[in-house]
Amino acid sequence: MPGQPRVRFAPSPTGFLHVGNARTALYNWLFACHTGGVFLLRIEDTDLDRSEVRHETQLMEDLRWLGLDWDEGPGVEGPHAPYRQSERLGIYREHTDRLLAEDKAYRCFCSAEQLEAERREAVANHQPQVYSGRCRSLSAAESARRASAGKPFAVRLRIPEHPLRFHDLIRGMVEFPQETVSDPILVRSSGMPVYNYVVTLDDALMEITHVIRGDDHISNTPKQVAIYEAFGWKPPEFAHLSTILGSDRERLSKRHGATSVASFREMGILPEALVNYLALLGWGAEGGTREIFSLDELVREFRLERVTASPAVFDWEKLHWLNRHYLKAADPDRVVELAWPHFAGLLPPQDSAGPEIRAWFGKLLALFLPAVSQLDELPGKSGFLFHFDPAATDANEEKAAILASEATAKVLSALAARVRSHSGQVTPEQFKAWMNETKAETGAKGKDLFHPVRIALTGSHSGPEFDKLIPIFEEGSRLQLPTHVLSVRERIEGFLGKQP
RNA sequence: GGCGCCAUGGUGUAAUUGGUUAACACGCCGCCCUCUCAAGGCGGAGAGUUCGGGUUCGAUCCCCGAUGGCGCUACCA
Repeated sequence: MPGQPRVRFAPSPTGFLHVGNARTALYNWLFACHTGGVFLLRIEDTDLDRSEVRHETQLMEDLRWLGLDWDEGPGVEGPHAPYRQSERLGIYREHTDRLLAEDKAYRCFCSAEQLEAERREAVANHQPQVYSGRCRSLSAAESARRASAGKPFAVRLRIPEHPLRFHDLIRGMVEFPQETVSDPILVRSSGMPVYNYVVTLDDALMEITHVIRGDDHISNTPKQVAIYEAFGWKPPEFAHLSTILGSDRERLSKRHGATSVASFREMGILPEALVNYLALLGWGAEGGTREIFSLDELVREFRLERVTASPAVFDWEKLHWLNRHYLKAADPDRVVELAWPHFAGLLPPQDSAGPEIRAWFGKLLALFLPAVSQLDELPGKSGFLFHFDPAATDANEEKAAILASEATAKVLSALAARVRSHSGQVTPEQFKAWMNETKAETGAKGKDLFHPVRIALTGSHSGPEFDKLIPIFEEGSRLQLPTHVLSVRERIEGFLGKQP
């Protein structure tokens, strides 16, 4: 199909997939889907020392988790394979030879020390740091002679004698004065081609029509445009995405906490929440009054032209808000599935758990889900079901005060008498009746009635309604769980028993 | 030092692309619900669009400059 847009996401497998890169991948993917184009994944592993296979695997897993599938790339292949730069070295070499033969590039024999000295001088003179061009005019014969004599050389591109400009879909025309960009090195003296060179080659060879990437590449773009020119190729459209910042307005990094997609998943952030959030971070739908978007809706609404040029501060609060939204909207069975691993040691392994346990856990989740922003907060919120130390309540001043009040002793003993005289499971209705009787008998009501009971049962004076809690205590106590859940009776007994 | 990018409430984005009481969401505050927490419902505060010039009858929007933030400035990616 002629004129079909082709975009790529080209990460280096040197670490975990960062949210910034995830957003870049998302925007590429959305653009491709919206325009009916092709989304391609390419692995930039020319840095052999830092690239690791496990990172590559992780990266692809993260992309799939987000729902971003690629049309061409590792595992899919396609007409432009291979999609790993380390497997394309021969291709790069051929192209370098061509450039050298056509005198679009030349050998540079300058030493690192020479270059460094020039750089220092330029800074001292308030001049742009550009290569002096010492080897630029070496004759072909001289160049060949030195090379065959075994002198190490790098290959440099001959930058054209005019300002370099490119079009950016987000920023418009960007132009760099000619004197500020110098002949870039294409191939190191080690023979290894440089990143900026291979990216360009690959983008051109893979017929990428729109390069959508981070704005840290803006300054590299003129050099890349020059490479296109040298080969006589038409440069693609560019779209440079702004940086994601931390709350201190510095580039978002590990310093700001979790930033990798994998860690978000581990914390219990839903992929749809992350995708939605990332989409909103630097893009706004027309009108700007909608916040909730499914992946399909994003595909429909997404326009590169509407992407913001200014950097955006990453906001956990909003991500959490979206996550809570999607957690509530999610299919309960799926939430059970996802939340289960967070209860290791409290629940049996998921695959060996019977339907009663699953059902019970489902009730637990229905109760506690509204109280959390991410799944990994669940065990903390519901911890009192599994571990309850009545003695610890005395340590808290506020709770101790409630417990010390006169009404408390009366309320608790009235309730305990009823609990003790009852056999079998306690229903919420039964419990409610007891509470009413206790109220009538002791005269305590409202907080004076509920707080002591709540503390005796849960260890805290705040928490979910008793109606919902009682069945979880009672049913839980009958299940075979790695950590026993105390029944209402066991709780009351245990609580009263702690006092001598 | 050089070059580039950016600039709307605390945060993310809107504003029929020069004419609005500058909108929406997160967060915050208050009220309702309630034994409490969370959720939910309702309401409120918070920017005159970084600053200074210009163009114009009229600038958030166009131009210039300043300031600030960020990025690049490698034989890193």
